[in-house]
Amino acid sequence: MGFTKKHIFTDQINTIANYTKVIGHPARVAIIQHISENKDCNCNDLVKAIGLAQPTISQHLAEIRKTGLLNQKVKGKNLYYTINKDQLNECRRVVNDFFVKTQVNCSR
Amino acid sequence: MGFTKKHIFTDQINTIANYTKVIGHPARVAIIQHISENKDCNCNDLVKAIGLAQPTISQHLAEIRKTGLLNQKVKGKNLYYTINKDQLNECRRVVNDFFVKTQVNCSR
DNA sequence: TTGTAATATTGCAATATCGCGTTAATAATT
DNA sequence: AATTATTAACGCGATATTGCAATATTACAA
Repeated sequence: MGFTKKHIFTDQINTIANYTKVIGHPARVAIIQHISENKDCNCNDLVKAIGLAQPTISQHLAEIRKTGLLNQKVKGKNLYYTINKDQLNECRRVVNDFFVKTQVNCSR
Repeated sequence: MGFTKKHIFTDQINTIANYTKVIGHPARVAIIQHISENKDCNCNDLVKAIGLAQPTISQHLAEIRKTGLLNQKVKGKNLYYTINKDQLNECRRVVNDFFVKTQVNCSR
């Protein structure tokens, strides 16, 4: 095989897994943190701050973008990233719901 | 390359990524949910409930176990799994801290 | 228009992951 | 002891991911 059998799971479960998978790599955690901590953060800043090559950072950015967690602002020839707060909040809600539900079930 | 360069990240970041990575697969989400919902849940129950082969379920269980999220209870020839509530709480705390910190940073 | 800076894309090698058939290990049952 | 049930471990093919060098693209600047 090699591929994940997503079709056998509910949408709810796949949504949880999709969100957590993005945060499931240290580079992407670092990227999200760095963007949230620094105003006017672009790809180059991330390359310098994190220490991975530019194509690698760019690729991780694309992965994060897929989940809607990033906003882009073009200013001159620079592309500044910010966190999409609404989507981050939605992500947090989904993940937190998973924890709450699991914990409630455990205590019955 | 092919491997994750964990050494260039802080322990804090790696811890976040380790926890979320485990939840970053729908089978593992489903396993955790099913164990939390059903008392006396063993490997076979999960195989039936989820629809993946026994070795696959067993492998995912091992992944989840690595993070300390599972307890095992041997009862006769059966091996019953339960969620380690303390560790689940710790996991929730780590992930939630990440969200809180990111959100706070965004709002400055 | 030529150069330069910033970023995305492509293509690749190395490694990891996913899922499963098979086998091994363990313990209860007969 | 032989059988059965349960689960872990092994080994594999297929696919995905990680990271990077090289290249393309885009937009400004000189």
